[in-house]
Amino acid sequence: MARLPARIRNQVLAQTRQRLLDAAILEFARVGYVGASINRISKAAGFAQGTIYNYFPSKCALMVAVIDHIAAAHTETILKQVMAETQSAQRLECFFRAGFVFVEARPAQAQIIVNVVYGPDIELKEHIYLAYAPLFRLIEQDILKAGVAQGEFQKMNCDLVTALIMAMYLGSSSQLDARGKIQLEPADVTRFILDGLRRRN
Amino acid sequence: MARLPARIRNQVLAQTRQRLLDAAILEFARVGYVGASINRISKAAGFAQGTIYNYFPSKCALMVAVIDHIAAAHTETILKQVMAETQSAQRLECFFRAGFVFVEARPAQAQIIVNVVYGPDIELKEHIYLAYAPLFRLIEQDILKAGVAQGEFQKMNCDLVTALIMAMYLGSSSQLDARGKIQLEPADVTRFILDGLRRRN
Amino acid sequence: MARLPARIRNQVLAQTRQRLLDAAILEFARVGYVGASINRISKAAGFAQGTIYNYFPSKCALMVAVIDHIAAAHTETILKQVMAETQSAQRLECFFRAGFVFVEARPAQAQIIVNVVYGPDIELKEHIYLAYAPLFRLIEQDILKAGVAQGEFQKMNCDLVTALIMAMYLGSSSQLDARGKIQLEPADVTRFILDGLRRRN
Amino acid sequence: MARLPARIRNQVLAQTRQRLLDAAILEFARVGYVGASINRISKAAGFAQGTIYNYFPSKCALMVAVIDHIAAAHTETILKQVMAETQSAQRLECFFRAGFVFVEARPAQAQIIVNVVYGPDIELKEHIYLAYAPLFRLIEQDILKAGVAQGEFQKMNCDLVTALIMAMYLGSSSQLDARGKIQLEPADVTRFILDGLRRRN
DNA sequence: CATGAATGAGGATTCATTCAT
DNA sequence: TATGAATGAATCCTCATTCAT
Repeated sequence: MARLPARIRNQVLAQTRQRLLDAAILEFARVGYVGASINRISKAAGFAQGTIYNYFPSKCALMVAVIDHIAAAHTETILKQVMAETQSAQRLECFFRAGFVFVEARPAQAQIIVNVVYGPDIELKEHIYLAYAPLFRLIEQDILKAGVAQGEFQKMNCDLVTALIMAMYLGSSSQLDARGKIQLEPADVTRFILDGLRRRN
Repeated sequence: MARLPARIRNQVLAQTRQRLLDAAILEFARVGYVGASINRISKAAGFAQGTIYNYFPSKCALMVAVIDHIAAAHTETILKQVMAETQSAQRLECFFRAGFVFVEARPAQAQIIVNVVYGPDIELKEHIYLAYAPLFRLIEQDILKAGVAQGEFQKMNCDLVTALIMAMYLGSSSQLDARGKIQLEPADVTRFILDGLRRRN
Repeated sequence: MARLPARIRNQVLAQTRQRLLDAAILEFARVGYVGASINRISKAAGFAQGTIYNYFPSKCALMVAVIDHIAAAHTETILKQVMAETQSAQRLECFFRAGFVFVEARPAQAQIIVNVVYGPDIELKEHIYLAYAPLFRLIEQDILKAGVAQGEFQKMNCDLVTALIMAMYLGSSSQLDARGKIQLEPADVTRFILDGLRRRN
Repeated sequence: MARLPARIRNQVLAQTRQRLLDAAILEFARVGYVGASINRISKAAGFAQGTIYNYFPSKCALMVAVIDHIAAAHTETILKQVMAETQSAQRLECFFRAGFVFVEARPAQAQIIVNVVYGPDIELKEHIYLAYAPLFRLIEQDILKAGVAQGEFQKMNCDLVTALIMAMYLGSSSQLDARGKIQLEPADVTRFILDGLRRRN
């Protein structure tokens, strides 16, 4: 590989890295961070066990890279779609719609995020909050606060409601049925959040 | 110990078992199921490493016992308090109040439950759903369906709303601040669930 | 038990010892000396795990007692029957007949003897040779040498032939068919030993 | 080592495997299968404890490899020498001669075979019968049945006589004197088998 | 004498990581 | 850069043995 032109060489490297990441995602999703085996990942990606250490200096670094990889795609796709809407209620529904699509398309990635967010490893958890900060900001600023400002929503404690909405999103995401589908409709969740349960005369 | 009167003997045994369970709870909460070390637990409880196997036949059995232990106290305290209320809205608030008190008083136990519910181990997850079935039934039947029946709540898809409420409860429970307090007020959460975000004229 | 009359007390003790020996025989036969579990034996005998140490000071001592117990019955029954015959050829056949009956009636005991004789533990092996010395003497003196003296047998190196005969006995004993029967007839073995394979004019 | 030419690499691997097998043979012979320690074997071979798992996936697989290794050399050397003879009586003596040479040259290997054949582990025993099938066939077909066909031997129940001959071989093999020599001469054993004990006029 | 809880050494096995090639 | 053999710490679990009652 030493003699390849730099462009091609970089492509190959990126490809290898990506194959390792993909294998890591499956392994982490299947057995969790502690239960995952670095060697198994490297072999599942089609490489020898040592190879992975040419790309990630440690198991922890690999996990961080996996999280960043997932978070980048996850936040980007949701952000882009949500911001295409103008009304807050529609943004909220769009958030769930785009989010559920992501989860159903990439269940292993969603599983990893949920595992870490609700798992025991504090450092990973903190890292995930950093990586997902744009998503939290999206909900808090661009949906909730914007909604309040425009008079669509009541006043509220926005960061706490953000936490509740994320909890509902992650909770729904960890409940796939046999076909791998989330058992809630974005519209239902949205209506629940907007209108609540109380009966009005 | 063999010849102690049965009552005293049973007390000692129960005490030892409890010490082991307590140590196990701390360990599982700290590093998760896979990361936990049986020997560390036994030693933390003040015993030799082998002792724990006199009480639990395997790591998995210990975890199941821990879950059952937590679930029993958890469901019982919530059920008792919630059922003391008569109106559904008050039951709902009571659910969060009692639940948050439990979590703040026993953060390690809550951590374990959240870890398992959102973790990768399917068998443990299924076990936890069994152990917590009374709590799910409480929400679905005694709060939501009762509220619909009495005209307090709108019609809804009760089991999905149950899932959302549990997600909010578990999500809030995994977010303790520096003092170990949950960052949401039961009343706020309840109002959010009852009234939703939408502004009304 | 302290207040029982000495005779009855001794009976109870002997009975307990015997139950422990019986359970030990099954366990040793099933999984060998190293694989056997003292606690399992004690429990299988219907006692608590510590009890066995009131009768045998160690696992090794228990094994030695088991060997002695087997050897005593084994040698005695064979000796008595063989010495009832007068001719050497008949004594030889009687040896195999009585021996096979013993093996088929007590397969676990035979299994243990064979395991030890052909096993890796030298001290146990030496002990078994001591315990079985009467049987070796029976073959060498009362069958082979007696046969030579009476002109029934040719001259031979008696202790080596003894070893071959014991090898055939133990080999046959370790080959039980599905019904627990030895697959050779004493008469066949005896004829083989007496006449050999060579065809005569 | 990864980039060594394949031939050299394979040599090194085979050498390491062989060192591990050799150490395993000594350990299994010394303390038996159950008593053997995988870590001790790996260290005795000059490696760290984990290394052996790069070559054998489990203790049982190691034992099977040891058995196969021994059986291959054992059967091959005996077969080759025995089949060089044409008369059955000479083949029989050759069987014992070659067999005893093998045993005296490789006492640990012989010890293992004898241990397993007469030991409590049924699965290993069955495996050994498979691995030694050629030797059984040699005795039954190429020595006994051939001898009957050529008129050298009387008619007989060949598979039972095979069992007796193997019993004598294994029995003799487990009786080494202080110098590591078998205490029987092949010629003596052969004469015993051919002519029997009975005195002829 | 019987009990059975406690002990802690030891065993099979896994795995993150290193490094020579 | 890729390889994969080697490492050795760590894990779950078993078990002979002790001893207070």
